[in-house]
Amino acid sequence: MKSTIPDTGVPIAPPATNGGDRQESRHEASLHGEILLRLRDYVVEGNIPDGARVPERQLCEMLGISRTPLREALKVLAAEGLIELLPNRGARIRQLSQRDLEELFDVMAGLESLAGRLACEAITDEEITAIEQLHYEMYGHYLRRDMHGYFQANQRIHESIVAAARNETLKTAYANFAGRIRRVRYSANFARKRQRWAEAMREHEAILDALRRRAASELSDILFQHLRNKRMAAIEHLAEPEEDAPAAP
Amino acid sequence: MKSTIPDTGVPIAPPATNGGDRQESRHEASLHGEILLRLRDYVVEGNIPDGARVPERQLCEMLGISRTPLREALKVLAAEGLIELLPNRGARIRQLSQRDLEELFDVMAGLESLAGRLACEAITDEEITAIEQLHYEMYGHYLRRDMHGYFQANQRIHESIVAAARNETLKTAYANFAGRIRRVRYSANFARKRQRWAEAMREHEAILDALRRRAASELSDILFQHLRNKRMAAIEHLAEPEEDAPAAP
DNA sequence: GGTCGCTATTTTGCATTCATTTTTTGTCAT
DNA sequence: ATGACAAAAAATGAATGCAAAATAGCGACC
Repeated sequence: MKSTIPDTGVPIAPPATNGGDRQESRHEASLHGEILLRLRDYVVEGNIPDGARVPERQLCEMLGISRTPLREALKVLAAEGLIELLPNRGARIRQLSQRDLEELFDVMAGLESLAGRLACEAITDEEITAIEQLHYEMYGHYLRRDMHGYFQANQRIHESIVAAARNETLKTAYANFAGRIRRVRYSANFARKRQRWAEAMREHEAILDALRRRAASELSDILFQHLRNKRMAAIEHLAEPEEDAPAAP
Repeated sequence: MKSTIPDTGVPIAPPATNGGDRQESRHEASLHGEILLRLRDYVVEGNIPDGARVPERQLCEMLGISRTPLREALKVLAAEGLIELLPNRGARIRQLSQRDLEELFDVMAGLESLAGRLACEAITDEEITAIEQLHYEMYGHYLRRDMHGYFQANQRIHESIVAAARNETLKTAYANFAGRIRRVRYSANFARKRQRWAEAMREHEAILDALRRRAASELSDILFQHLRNKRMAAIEHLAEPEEDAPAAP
């Protein structure tokens, strides 16, 4: 059998800890719903190489189900932009061009920019304090050159801002686009330039400052620029090799 | 038979003039793809009442197909947020609460705000001229109190801005959210207050001005506020009865 | 040796069928 | 008449079957 899916031993994680509840009317109960969640995570985590064909038959065996619910899940994933369906030729992992990535980053930037704007209207002092906490934590990782920890704290900050926007629709859309990018991030192992790291820290401080003052328009601008800069770093990186862990300031 | 779908005589338009090509890997070819397009339009145009059940059987008869491709299309529509699927209870037209609408409007505002920002980077003088043209056209409708023409011109202006952003991902997302709102617009017959109309015209002039100067941040702000005001008018309107066609200035 | 053309196998798309759940209906007792 | 319970009917969720398309395999020919 000439499989295009690498056998990782773990045949698509079963329960998935209800990680990404995307509102989507309680799919979890039905079989196709669970398949959807599992397949989505599986694809997002980059377990299937870019552009690879995904034979239905094989997935059915791996998942232990028939083709009907699987095909339903595939249609949804295609609508989400994670895979693409070629007529009579089955599903392929959607290969994102550099242009696609640029577009995705810009949309993410727009959504975060919006989140910041809305957050200014609704965020509580406690939430700001929590974000400040995360910021200091992130700063610690920065000093210790702990890239992984830094990324995690960074991501939680951005998620906190989105959460503070009090808009489930926005949150869902954000999660959707984030998933598409994450797929690439996993496989490409995004790294940030040394210099960019310090810059990002400064930008984060400006974000916090604007957030404290509830300066909606300003925060919106700063967030957009911040994400735009991220985009630059990420896209550039696709061409060049990785760099070492950045030095402390 | 206690059908929840009103028999309009026209049983779900067949070809649909390829109106909304949502990138989504050429679905049109396959049967489920065409069903998807037809059903989406059918739902968006408000042919099925809010919250109504959508019996698979009946739709199959109307469309002359078996349940398999129909169910695939339903899953996608559910992922798009147009309908919701209750486990073992079939599909319902998703009923949007007032809160849902507010959220949707805000996301639309964010996307248009982003579109304006991006448009400033890429828009050509010719495109601006075209938008100015639409603006004057809209102004004509305004003077003639032609609400329908006004709305159409208005919509085309906003679509032009989105197009000028040169971002297909954004365009697709925008079309998706617009569809969800359009459903409501059709059934609720949104109307704008007299006073709001004049205001909107002024805002549109400010939009054009910022666009000409390629003032990205400023345009972003104006567009967001413009859509926010629209939201206010629309949401309010849900509670109150319609008003007559507004008077000329 | 490489390419074209034909056949066999695999794979996809959709219809059909089966099992389970829900909803309706019908009956009976209060 | 009304409510509760039970059985029938219908609808949904998933599996299987079948025709059409695509891919792979193979040999002939240039």
